Amino acid sequence: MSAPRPGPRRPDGYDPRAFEPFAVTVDLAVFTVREERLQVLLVQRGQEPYRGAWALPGGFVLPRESAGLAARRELAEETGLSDATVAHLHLEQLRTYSDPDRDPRMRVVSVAYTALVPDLPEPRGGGDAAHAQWLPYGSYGPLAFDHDTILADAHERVGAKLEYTCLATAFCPPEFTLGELRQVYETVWGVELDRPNFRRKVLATPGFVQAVEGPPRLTGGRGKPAALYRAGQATALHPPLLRPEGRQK
Amino acid sequence: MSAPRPGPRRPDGYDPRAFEPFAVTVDLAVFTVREERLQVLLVQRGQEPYRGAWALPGGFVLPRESAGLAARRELAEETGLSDATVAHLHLEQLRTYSDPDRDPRMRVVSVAYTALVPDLPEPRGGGDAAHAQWLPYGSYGPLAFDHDTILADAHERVGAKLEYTCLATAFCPPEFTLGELRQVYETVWGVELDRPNFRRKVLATPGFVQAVEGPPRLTGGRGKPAALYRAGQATALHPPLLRPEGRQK
DNA sequence: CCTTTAAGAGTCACCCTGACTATAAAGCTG
DNA sequence: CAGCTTTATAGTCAGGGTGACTCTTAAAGG
Repeated sequence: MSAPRPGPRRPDGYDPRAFEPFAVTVDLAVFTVREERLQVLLVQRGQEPYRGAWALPGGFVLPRESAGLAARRELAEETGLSDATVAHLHLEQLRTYSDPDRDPRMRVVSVAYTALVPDLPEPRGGGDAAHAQWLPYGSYGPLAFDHDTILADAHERVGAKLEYTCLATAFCPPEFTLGELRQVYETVWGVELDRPNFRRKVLATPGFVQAVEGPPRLTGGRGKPAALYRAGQATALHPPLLRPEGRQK
Repeated sequence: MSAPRPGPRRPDGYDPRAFEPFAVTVDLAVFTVREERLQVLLVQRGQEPYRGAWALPGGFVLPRESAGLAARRELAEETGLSDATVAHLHLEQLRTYSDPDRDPRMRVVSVAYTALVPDLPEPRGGGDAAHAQWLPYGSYGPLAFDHDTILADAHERVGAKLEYTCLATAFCPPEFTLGELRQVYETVWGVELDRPNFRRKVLATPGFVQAVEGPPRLTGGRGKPAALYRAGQATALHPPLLRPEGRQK
């Protein structure tokens, strides 16, 4: 609990001689729902350590950047999407990982971010991370560094936030059906939800979704065509939509 | 969204020449409930910038420390409590603040932590922060740096976590009455709760509190003596104890 | 001794929810 | 084309949790 101190201590805690330089990076846990599965954006490492292993996309925070800006910049680079598109994606700070040994080469403190994106076209790898790609959550070996921990934390956070926020719409395209929205919950939580009850709950929450005018067409698949909705302006979900515990999907 | 890059970019994002050194600190938002008010532990700055202003306690992360360890060490130093006592306090990472201009002297990235402590004896200021003291939340001028933002974020987080976790017991001494526990909710949320309903809810949640054997004595004040309880082993609160919106306290 | 204060027991109605049934409208299959 | 499957949507019903409220008990204070 008491470590050696490199310099004289000042009451305000900012002795310029006391600080040790750290590298600061961002790591991205980018989720989407594709083909009825929760998928994660990963890059394959080209060099040691962890050569060949999958890792979260990320990179250094630049001198005049906040971590949030760095995260959005990296997201644009790794997905190959335009800055304008990326600007509208949901990006949220997860937490910071600072174990002294988390990177064997040097002292790196990493601020992790979680991004939720709709089913986008295949990532293009904008020049720099040509091998970034979607993998189903959990369908890979151990990730590099502490990225398994980060990804598990991110998954838990996303699952929890679905309960008490309207975040699920961030996984959906601009216009979506209630079936697609329900699919998000079922995929992230790994459970099956009762269709009528889910519908009743979502429509009873003011501002969660808003109906789109026009014919209730669409749905490439079979079944009765569903009405289209847009995301509402609400962010919180009162009362929450609690995750059922029992039945696995 | 695209900033100049200091060196050649490598696919794995770890070009050793690319990183810029940052100072990494921790800031502590330490809350307690004293005298029916929510109070925060603050230190008065002794030098520029923000000389004389109140600031959150904190300090540098040392070379072989994680941010969490640094936070707990600083908490022990600022409160003057023993390491053993501090080891049991609730300490939780809030988020990281990394605006390039948040400290006018140098590039400092700060990992903020929230601590919840029971009504402890007056902080002693263990040598180093002799002027750390409790102030009622909001009863001070603008804090130094971005600490107003950090503190507001921390307050919001604590209020939200009371809803769906058993965290309120962290504000209480080892043995407490349901009235004291209710006081925590009322103080943090700034609302008044119905006594019987609160009692029913808490006792109906398995593992939230556990009754202490013995006579139902105690309570220095007037009124019928209350039974004592200890914190249970549960951490989550299902279903949540939702914060009422209407009536102010 | 009466008032005040707070703990604790209990009631009641409403709302949300889970479970379930039924109908409509599409695609698929033979 | 007929029937089956699939999905959307409407509706019912019972149980649990909660808000609002009343009442009793047990202390302290004037």
